[in-house]
Formats: sequence, C-alpha cells, structure tokens
Amino acid sequence: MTDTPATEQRDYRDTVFLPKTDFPMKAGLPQKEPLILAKWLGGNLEGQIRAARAGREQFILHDGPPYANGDMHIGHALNHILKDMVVRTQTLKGKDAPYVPGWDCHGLPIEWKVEEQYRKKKLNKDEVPVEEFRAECRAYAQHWVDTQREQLKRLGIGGDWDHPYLTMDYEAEATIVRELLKFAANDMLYRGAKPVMWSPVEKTALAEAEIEYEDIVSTQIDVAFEIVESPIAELVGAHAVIWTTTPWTIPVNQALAYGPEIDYVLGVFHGGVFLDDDQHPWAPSKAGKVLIAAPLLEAFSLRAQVDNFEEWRTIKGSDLAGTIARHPMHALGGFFARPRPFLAGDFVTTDSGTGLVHMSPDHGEDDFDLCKANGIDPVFAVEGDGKYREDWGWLGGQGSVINPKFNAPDGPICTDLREAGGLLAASADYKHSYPHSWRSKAKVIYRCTPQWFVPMDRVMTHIEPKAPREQRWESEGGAINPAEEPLCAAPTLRQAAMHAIDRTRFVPEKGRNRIGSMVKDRPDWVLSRQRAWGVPITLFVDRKTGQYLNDPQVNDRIVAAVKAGGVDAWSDARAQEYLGDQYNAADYERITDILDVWFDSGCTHAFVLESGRWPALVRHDGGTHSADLYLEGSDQHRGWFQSSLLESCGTRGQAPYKAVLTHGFTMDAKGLKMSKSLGNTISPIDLMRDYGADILRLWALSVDFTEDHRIGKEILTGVADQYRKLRNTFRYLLGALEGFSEEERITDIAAMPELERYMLSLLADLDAKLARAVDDFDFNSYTRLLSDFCNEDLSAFYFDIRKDSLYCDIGPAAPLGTAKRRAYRTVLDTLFHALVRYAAPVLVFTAEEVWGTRYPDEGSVHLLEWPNLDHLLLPRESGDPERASADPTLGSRVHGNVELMERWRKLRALRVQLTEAIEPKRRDKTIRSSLEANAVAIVYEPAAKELLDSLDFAEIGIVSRCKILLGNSDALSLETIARTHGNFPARFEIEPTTDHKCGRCWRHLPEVTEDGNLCNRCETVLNPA
RNA sequence: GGGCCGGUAGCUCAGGUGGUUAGAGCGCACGCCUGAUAAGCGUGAGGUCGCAAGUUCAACUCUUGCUCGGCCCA
Repeated sequence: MTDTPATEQRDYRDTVFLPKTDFPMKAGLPQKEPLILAKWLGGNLEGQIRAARAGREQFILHDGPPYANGDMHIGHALNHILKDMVVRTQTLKGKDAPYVPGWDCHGLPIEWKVEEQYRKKKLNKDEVPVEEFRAECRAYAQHWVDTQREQLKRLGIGGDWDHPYLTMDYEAEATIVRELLKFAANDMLYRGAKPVMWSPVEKTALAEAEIEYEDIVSTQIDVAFEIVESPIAELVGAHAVIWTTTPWTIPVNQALAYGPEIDYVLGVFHGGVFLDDDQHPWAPSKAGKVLIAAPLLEAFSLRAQVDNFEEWRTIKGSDLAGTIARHPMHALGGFFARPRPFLAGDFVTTDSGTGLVHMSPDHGEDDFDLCKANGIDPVFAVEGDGKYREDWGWLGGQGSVINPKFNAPDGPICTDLREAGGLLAASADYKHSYPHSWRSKAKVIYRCTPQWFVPMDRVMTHIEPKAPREQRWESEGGAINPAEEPLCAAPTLRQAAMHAIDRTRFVPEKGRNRIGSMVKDRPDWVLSRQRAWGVPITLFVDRKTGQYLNDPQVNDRIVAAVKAGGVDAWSDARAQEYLGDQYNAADYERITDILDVWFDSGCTHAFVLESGRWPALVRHDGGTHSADLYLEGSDQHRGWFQSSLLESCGTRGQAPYKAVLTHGFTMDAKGLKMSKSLGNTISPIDLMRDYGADILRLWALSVDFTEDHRIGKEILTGVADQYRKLRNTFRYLLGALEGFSEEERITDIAAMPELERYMLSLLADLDAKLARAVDDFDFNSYTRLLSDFCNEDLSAFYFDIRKDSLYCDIGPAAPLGTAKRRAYRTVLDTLFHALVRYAAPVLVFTAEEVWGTRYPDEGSVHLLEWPNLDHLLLPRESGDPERASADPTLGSRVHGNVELMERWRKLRALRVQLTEAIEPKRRDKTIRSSLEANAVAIVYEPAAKELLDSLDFAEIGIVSRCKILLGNSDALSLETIARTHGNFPARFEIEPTTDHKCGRCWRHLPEVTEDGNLCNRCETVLNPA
C-alpha cells in the first residue's frame, strides 16, 4: 500500500487530522449577541446563577444609581462594564455576587424637562396641580429607566433587571423620609440662614452639582467708604477704597474686611483729579485722601485714571482694628446710616481689587462667616426673584440683580453712588468666570435664605461606639486596618466620616486623599430645595418656638403614609391626620421644601441593602449591612460616595461600604473630554451596533480605567484585532479538540512529555496571576495576561510546535493517537476549560458561543466556577509544601514549578536564536519553510549541551534536524556573553536539508527514501505492524 | 483662580525603595507557509520616557518651574 510510485505521489491529506469546528472565524457580534441575550433572558440565567451560588460567601456590589434622564452614554457603559466584571469574576470564584441595578429618579433636571414640555404646550406649571406635575415627572423618569435598562442589558450586563431599585418607589421614598427623620430625632438637623447658590430664574437654591461656570464680562467698580472713627487719627476723613464686580451687593454692605498681614498706604492724590464717566472732575470731600493696599495702588490708579500719589504713611493691616467707616449712601438713614466696621479677614488677598473687601453677609460665604462672628446678621434684602424688597431703603423693588444693565456704569446703582460722591471708578470690562445654573444657563447668586442643614461639627449623642469590625482582603490575607478602634470613636459627623474613610479600602488608593480632603473642610450639608419633584422634608415646625416636632408616633404615621402613597402623601390636607389628636395643625408650619437629591442617593444603602426586599442582598454571614464595594467615577467622591458616607455615619456611625473603587473619565481619541458642542461624543449604542458589546467590553477592560483614558477609531480597531486573536485561539482549541474523548485522556501527568508539563505549569502561573488581578480589580492586567498567553505561549509557541503531532500522530495503527498526541489533546482540553472561564467575564457573549459550540447541552458558561488546577501539577512540580513560585507575590495559589519554568525560559531563548539564524537563509531563498533547515547549535557550556540534548530540540525549533555541539568557550567574545543576559550563549549554523520530504508530515528526514515517501513515524501510524 | 490627578514607541500598557544598550502585545514594513487560510509563523523599523532647570558619580524614576489634559471646587 505504501509502494505508490514516486511518479504519481499519493496524496496523504485524508490521512492527517485537520482542525474542524463550526465555530466561525468571523464573529458577527452585532447580529449574534442579541440572540444569545434572548436565550439568557428566556432561560432565566440570572435565576440559575443565584440558585447555583445560594449560601456561598457573599460579595455585595451596591449599584450607584445613574440619573434616569437620557440615553446610556460612554460613561455609563464603562461604569457598568466594570461593575459587571467585578460581579462576574467574583461569581466565577464561587461567591454569591448578586447585582441589583438602580436609578436616581427625583430632582431638578427631570422637573425641568417636564416644565419644558409644559412651556411647549403653553401651559403654566403653577396652574397644574402639584400631584399631576409629579405624576408626569414620575412617568418621565420611568421612561428613561426602561430605556436605559434595555441598553444596559444589551451590553451584556447581568443582574436582577426585573427588580431594579428606583429612588421614586414608594418604599424608597418612605425609607428616605425615615432616614431624614432619624437625623431630625437625633438633633442632627437645623434650620439656618446661609448664603447658598440661588437661581433667581428658577427661584430655588441649587446644589453644587447643578452649577456650571461660564466666562462673562461684569462691571467692576471702586467705591469709597469714608472713615469716621479710628484709633489712627489720620485715617478719619480718608476714604477706604473697595472694589467689586457685583455692584448690586453694595446696597446690602454691612462691613469692610482687611488682611491683617497686608500693608496699606494712606495718602492723597495731587494734580490729577478723579473723573467720572463723562470726564467731569469728581472731588471727594477730602480731596482724594484714600486708604488702599500698597501692592494694589497702581492698578487702582489706572482704573480711576489718577496719578501723582503722595504717600503719607504705611499702615499694617492689623492696626486697622477698631476703624469704622460709613456707607456712601449713609444719607438715606436707617440701615445705611449704621457704622461699617473694619473686620480682619484671613481670606483677603492682594491678588486683585484694593485689599479692602466690602462685606455683605447675605451674599458671600466669607462675608457671612466673618460678619456672623462679629454679630452682624444678614438682612434678606434680595428676594427669590432677584429684586430688592419693596421696603428696602435704597432701590427697593428694583432688580433683577443679575441683570447686567442694573449693574452697569450707567445703571441705577452706579448713578446713585456717583451722585453721592462714592464712585471712584466703574467700567463694564471685567472678564471672569461666573457660576450659572446648568439648566437655565442663567447667572446665579449667593443668597441667604432659610434652609435646612445637617451640622458637620455637632456632637452626635445617638451614635454608640461599637465593637471593631474585622476587615480582610483576600489578596492581602489580613486586616486592612489592624488598629483595634471602636467604630465611632468620634463625636461629630465630620469626625465619624473621617474615621470611616480611614477604615475603607480605596482602589486606587489616591481616592482616600480625594474624599478625605473634601470631607475635612466641607461646610454643613444643605438639605433643602424649593422644588416639587422630590422627597419632602416632612417636618412640622412649631409656629411659636420655631422648633420642629419630634414625636415618634407622628413620624411613624408620616412614614407609613409615604410608603402607601408616595411623596404626595405630604400635603396640607393630611397634616392633621399625621399630627393626631395631640397637636393642632394650625399651630405648626408644615415644611414644603424637598430634599437635595443627594440625600436620596445617600439613602440607597438603607433601602436596597437593609430592607430585605432583595433577599439575595441580605447578609447571611453575620456581617454589617455595609456593601463590599461601591464602584463609580471619580467625580462621585463629592457625590454619591460622600452623601452615602455622611448619611450612614450620621445614622449608623459607619460607612455603608468596605471598599470604594473609582474610575476615570473617557476622553476622545486626542485625550479631550467629550462634549456635544465639540461634536466628539462617541455613543456606546452605536459601538454595539457597529462592533458588538464584547468589543466595547474588551475596550473598557483593556484601558487603565483608574485614570482618564481614550476611545477612538484607531483604539477600537486595535481592540477588535485583540478580540480576533482571542477568538481564533478558541476556534483553534475547538477544532483541535474535535472528537476528544475521555478514553483518549492521559490522566497521569507524570507520563506526559516535558513540554506538556511545562505548559500546565505556565497555565498554573497564569491562573495565579489572573486570580490576583481579580482581587486587585486590576482588569487591565487581566485582559493583557490573557491575550499575551494566547499569543505568545499558545499560538506562537505551543500550538505551532505541536501542530505536527496533532495532524500526523494519529492513524489506523494508532486510533487514539500516539502518547504525545494524547497528552497534547489532554492539555488542550485543560486549556480550553480554563480559558473559556477566564474569558467569560470579559467576552460574555463570545465565551457563551465558545462553550455552547463544544457543550450545546450543558447550560451557560456563566454558571461555571474558577478552574481548579490542583491536579495539574506533579507533586514534585508543585514545588515544596508552600508551592513556591518564581513570583512570591502570587500568594498561596497553585502555580508553576520554578525549575521547569526556568529550564524552558532558557530553551525558548535558544529557540529565538535559532529562528533568528534561519532568517538570513530565508532572505536568500536557500530555505523556505523552517522544516527545510538543518541546524547545528554550538553552545559553550556543558549545561547548555545537556539541556538541548535532554529533548528533541529540532521539534521545539520546528526544524528538520538539530545537532548539538560543545564549542570552545575561548572563542566567545565578552560581548557575546554580555548579550545573553543569563541565557546560554550559543551560535546556530543553518544549512538546507538534504533529506527527502515525507509525503505526509512534510518533514525532511533521513529515512525518507524519496520525496513523497513516508517517514518512519507516519509509516508506523498508518500501518499496523 | 485654587486643590488633586495624569502626560513612556502609531495604539493599549509594563517599568519595587534612582544604577548597565527603556520593555511587551498589537499595528506597520518585509519575508515564509498555503494541512488554523479574510488564518498561522518569522524578522525588522519605530521612543531626546510632555518641556526646562536643579539635586546626584548616576534620573523615566527625586525637587522646582512651565506646558498640555482631566476631575473637583471657586
């Protein structure tokens, strides 16, 4: 049968094994993914996973609620992919890691959208019953919840999508009310007046998050305040010069601030005169005698167009204490006739202005604080719409104060000041950045209004110091904070929060500093908003005493009513119902403010983790209610991380999380932030349509998400290439494993060739590194390790070497294959099972496709657990009892044998030298395929010869033959030795083979008598002896 | 304007406590294979480590300033 004449060479193609699989090279993800998704949803995969992990160690990731407004954007996608990766890797490791998604549903942006719809319909919001208005807000939020939910499901995010949490659920609203009333009951609420960001257009206080800064041009004015009293006699009669860019605050000026460390000059302008805008000379009563900070004199002179200053003396700021000035409009009497004291302010600088700052406690934080400390209270002269009160002595009923014309050099303020002889300069040319409402784009002001606050520095008497909580991290193997401190050793909310920050794990670590510095000096928390769509501040304030009612029975009735009917339950009509028989509704003011939405989101831990409504989230390990992880963008250090921290510390004395993971922001390809105006936004919805969700996921998990990172066409092309490589690795595994049976498996690892044992060692090492990456949430390393292993260790090395065995070591005489081939396929099977699991959390759809191709009837890949590789290594290859690895940081996990890995590191270095040596021969066409090469390896150390002789190096190098010679080490140059870096120095000589080519395996071997005849191996395999 | 963070090959990333010619993968160029084939293998070219000073025998690594970008705040 083998005696086929050479003239008509037999084609042995049908006697070799070729990889065979239905798994297509081309993914077609955009079409395929929705089908896989439908299968998951139809088969209740989420329920299956919960059932499979029930009772296991829990890992609770608590979802930070995105705002229910608009389509999913790239930031949502990144955030949810990361969350999904955490949940899936923890699940893969056998933990019970449920994911309950949530949405933030109340608040101004939604309210604003609904109002916008009203305006289009020419409806006035104020004429619509508030219940009806809220119902529309609720419907609007629900619409976007449903939209985003479908978009996130399409991304392959797993979770309890049928039962998300919404902050507008009646139960959630009731929980938020109950949490608020906890603050109230514990004396952690107060009603105060403070300057808050106020929008005269929306007529409400705004949160910091609702503000954006725009460059504008303002009128800057210099105003003279005549000094009427001073310990320094020369000052009397001089004019203190103040500078401001908000002329409208002059009518509510109450004091002047100076810097104690600043040097001021007192002097007089000669020769020149002050000119008003019409270039008319202006003469202060005392002929230009002014007080001003020395470094700012020149800038002022330019503004006021004067020169020839004669300096009388320099006065240290601290000597100005006790000095009193009067308002330029003092002639109006009353408020304006009161003394304006000089107060020392450490915030006064010489960066701009005059070094003297006019103080209106109604309209500035520094102003408020300094005046308050000196017994000067705000006067509430500017009303919610930005006009002065009708009864205000100057400009009463006029405004709005944000109107540029009102503040202009020819406006009413400047005109009056000029007439009163108090205006030294005015020009509408000061460019600066100024806060605006992010909804209406209108300018906002600081305005004192009565608001509800949570005090940061009031002693909390209700929080009991508790037993220390043990906090361990798997990767660290110990307590993160070994200090045996009580949970809340701190008396104030600020201190409790700082203490909790100390005890929280931050990934990356710099987040600790970020949130810590914010909590350290943040002001009291302003809870109230004067709007409609939100959770009410359900307080009754005694009209006589100003104290809010704190009666547990009343509170219970309110909470119960909200739980039954939502926020609409808080109405005048039902006030008496809540107050019961003991109190008369007429005696109480029912507060109609609503809560800052940050308070809503700060309560999600109470609603979601403690309510019991999601049984999977209930701790069964006796731990605290705290989530294992919160995971959001780094902007949430000021947002959700902080509101949750403060809410939880104020009610429970501890953080609601054990660890906080933050990610950066996604920039465009050039590293610039995405914005509609720049037109550089990239929609994840488009990307899923064009590339597929798995590509988007691989992108998110390949970049360094802890920093800002980029996305763009070139980057996505690279990700798609990386995907294709991974996909082809699986395709090869599936094809190469075609027909693999248990009968074929080699169970005795010791009986395998060394190459197989080396590959198992590499796999064990990869496994340990991936496991550590999971513990560290280092997903960039995770995907890189996976890709590099597939490219370098498998495709370019192992698969290439064993191709010959896979194809040719099987035939009629060896139906199960040779021992080598059986060992190879056994290892391929092990690799398949490990890799498909490693890939599953990243390429959720592709991994399912891979798994289903091989095991169509064995359920989802996502039910599987982390591979157990304990059996993969020989006892002696798993090293000493501690299973030491080349990398001691990998912990106690099984990993590769150090000696085996080192042997092969050297072998692979020699293999590289061999391929390098073949290249010139290829260039000159002496050799084409490496199988045509005969190599002679000349090494210079006996150990190197021993190494190469210990196995078939020709097989490793994929050449025909390789002869090993021990060269004279004297011939080695020092340079050559230096270049080998701990590898064996070697030289390879390459000659084309003179042997004939086996017609079946294409190797050139001496026993082949003629091209096309069979080599011994092929002969043996094909023909039974 | 202030606080914090970041800027290593075309792209994505590695580069403990400063120490020999700064690495990997991908992409690219060139070549091989045609029995993983819109695949596989090999070789090669790419970096004044954002810029500028300083400390040091020695700096991608430390200090300062600048610049660009980002988040937060004003």
